[in-house]
Amino acid sequence: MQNMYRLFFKAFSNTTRLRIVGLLRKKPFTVNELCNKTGFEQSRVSHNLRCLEHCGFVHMTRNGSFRTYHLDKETIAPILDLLEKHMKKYRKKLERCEVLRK
Amino acid sequence: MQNMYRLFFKAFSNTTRLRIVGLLRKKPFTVNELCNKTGFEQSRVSHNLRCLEHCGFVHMTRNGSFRTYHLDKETIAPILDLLEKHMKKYRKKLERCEVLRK
DNA sequence: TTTGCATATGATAACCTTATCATATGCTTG
DNA sequence: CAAGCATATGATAAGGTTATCATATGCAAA
Repeated sequence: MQNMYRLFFKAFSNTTRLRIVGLLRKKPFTVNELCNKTGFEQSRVSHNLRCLEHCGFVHMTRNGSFRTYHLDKETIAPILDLLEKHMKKYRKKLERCEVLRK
Repeated sequence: MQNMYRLFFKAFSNTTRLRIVGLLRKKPFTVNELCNKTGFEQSRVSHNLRCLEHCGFVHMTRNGSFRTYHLDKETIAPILDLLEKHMKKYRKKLERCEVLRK
């Protein structure tokens, strides 16, 4: 159980994945679109999409050689919405923490 | 904003901190008690408590040379409760993800 | 069936995180 | 104030994570 939490948080404690999830909260995108929007390399985006998909946080649909990724809306979206509310309270502290700031 | 999320998740994506938080959800403990319960070294516990305190997730009260740590109940507890509900859905997938499993 | 685009994947070097060790601080009691 | 316990802290080696590079796969159109 403990470990599950850890994996869950780990999935989101990464710049690349958070950025992707952030975009997918608005609407679905193809891999290329995600690359353009983020400025990240294609393989970097693909590798991390793979992780997100494995975890069930995003889903993929094919359209020819294009692959469109979209967020699993019922579950992840509400969690992120909830966190957003709480987040402001911690902002300054989080940013000041020497352990995490690295 | 993105970075704040990252720091938040990062704080919890660590075995030691999760374990401590897990215990503090039940009731407050001193450093020594946390060491005994977890089997972790004292300095390991202290270092991580420091991080949790900086982030505002736990608070500390002194009692002589003892220091009792307790969870910030209004905020972290409800988030963890919410996550617990969603978590079961992801369990198997999370554990299967090659990227996170490492 | 060749070329080109869209995406995936394996290996690994560079980077980041963590636990540990050694030591410091700070009560508290004899 | 000396000794002992409770806890904190700095430095760093060991371990873990990530981005990147090179390359593969797979579709699509000429």
